[in-house]
Amino acid sequence: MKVYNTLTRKKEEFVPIEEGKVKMYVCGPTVYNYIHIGNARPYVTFDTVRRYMEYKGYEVTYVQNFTDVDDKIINKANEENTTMDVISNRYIEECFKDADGLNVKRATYHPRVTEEMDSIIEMIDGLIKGGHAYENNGTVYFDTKSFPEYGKLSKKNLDELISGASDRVSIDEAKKNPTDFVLWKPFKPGEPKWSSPWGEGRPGWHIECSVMAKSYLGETIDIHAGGEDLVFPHHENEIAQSEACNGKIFAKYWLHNGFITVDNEKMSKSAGNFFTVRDIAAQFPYEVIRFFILSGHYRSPINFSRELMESSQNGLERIKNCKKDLLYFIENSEETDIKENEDVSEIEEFKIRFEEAMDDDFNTADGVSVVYELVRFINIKIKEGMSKTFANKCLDMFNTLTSILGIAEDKEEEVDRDAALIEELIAKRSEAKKNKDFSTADSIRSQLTDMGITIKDTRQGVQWFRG
RNA sequence: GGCGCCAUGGCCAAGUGGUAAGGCAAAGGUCUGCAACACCUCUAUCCCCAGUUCAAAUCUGGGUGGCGCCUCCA
Repeated sequence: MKVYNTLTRKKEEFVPIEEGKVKMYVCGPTVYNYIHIGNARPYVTFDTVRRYMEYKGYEVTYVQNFTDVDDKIINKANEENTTMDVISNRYIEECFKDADGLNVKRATYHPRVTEEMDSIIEMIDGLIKGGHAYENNGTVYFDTKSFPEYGKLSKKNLDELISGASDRVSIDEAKKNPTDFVLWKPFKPGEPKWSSPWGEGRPGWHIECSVMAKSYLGETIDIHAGGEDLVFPHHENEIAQSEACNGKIFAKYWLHNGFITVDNEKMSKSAGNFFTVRDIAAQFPYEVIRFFILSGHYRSPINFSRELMESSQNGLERIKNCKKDLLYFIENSEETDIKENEDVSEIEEFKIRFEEAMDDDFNTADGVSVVYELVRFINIKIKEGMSKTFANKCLDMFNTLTSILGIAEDKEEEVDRDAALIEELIAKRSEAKKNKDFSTADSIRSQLTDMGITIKDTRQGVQWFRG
């Protein structure tokens, strides 16, 4: 399995630190609003990475934090005249709803910054003692000059950064270098605060991820992932903090997803072109959003538009129809052995090609096209007729591939409360058809349509479903 | 200014040295009483120029166009 490592800018063979195990950390959202479609991309992307790793037999420990201390949360709390806790708890809950809708599995751990204060303070203290951080008037800064490798992830030169920064950022006299960043800052009146050796305050943004990765996964982890805009400064700073503190490589592989754009421009709040997952889910099923995200390579930008969502919806419909038809075929066919002309290796071929795609830096676009080819294969076999045994093998393969992608999965379906009535109407319609009484047949069908039921005449019988 | 990415048919998107996967859309057809589903057929020489090579979308150089990071951001 090859993965593209931002640190080396190359695809590398994936070799876990500990055989059979993968420790991965994915930066999570700041919870001050519903997550937007841009947040959804790393959610879906790295959930799929995780699923594939698990499929390959790895035991994956997956950590994704919630940033629940931040100016934006505080502002929102002030606006609503409530507390930060109320805001963050609300949006964490809403975030889980969206994640569930997107069929994103829960992480092994979902740590929150507010629950990690002791560890955060401990790490900052360690950095100061190690000569990598300094305190000035209640603010603690990381000394970027103390970490010679600073810039290795984003390929930036520290001296150039320092001279460049003087042009655009007002020089903060309290810092030794313009590139130094905050580890701890003193509270302002009305803000939440925690006590520390440097006075009451709260942590800077970057330290939290270093701390949580260490607490839940250890000093060196296999994979650290997030959106590409986090490369600098956030991930660069994490490396500096963790490696300066622990004296060990922080993460072996750095994976970064590309952006979702709107009108080919980066989605951003200031540009007013952003959509929440919730907004889109009101118009398209959640699983279409997931499928849309998987339709391109995770490192490439993808452009969000209604047209593309519709295209994804239609494509996904085809995949789901195949499954419905196959299940119906299996239900309504006699138990039979494999026929002579049925070659199981033809089915296995799809798995081989799917794995080739996914082994190449998680090429889900190719993976999806393998699924489409499997769909056509199955549709043809249904039409030609196949043994139940062979059909079941097709279904197994279909389920194997789609469950890695997290699409077209079974949901707990309740028995339709109108099932008896529907079956009865369908029987009447079939009777009418047999008698060539098509006007009665059609009126029954339109009656069913009005009930929200779609029917399909197949060789095995009449299929029906809601929607 | 520094660093980096991208340019493939109407749209989306794989392919990164040997004569262009897949999907959506459109069109025609088969199946069906009709419909839906499905199946079949059909559309490209890969931004431009030069070079390397027996051979390039795929490598090199130049150009044009688009985008991102360098400031909170997935």
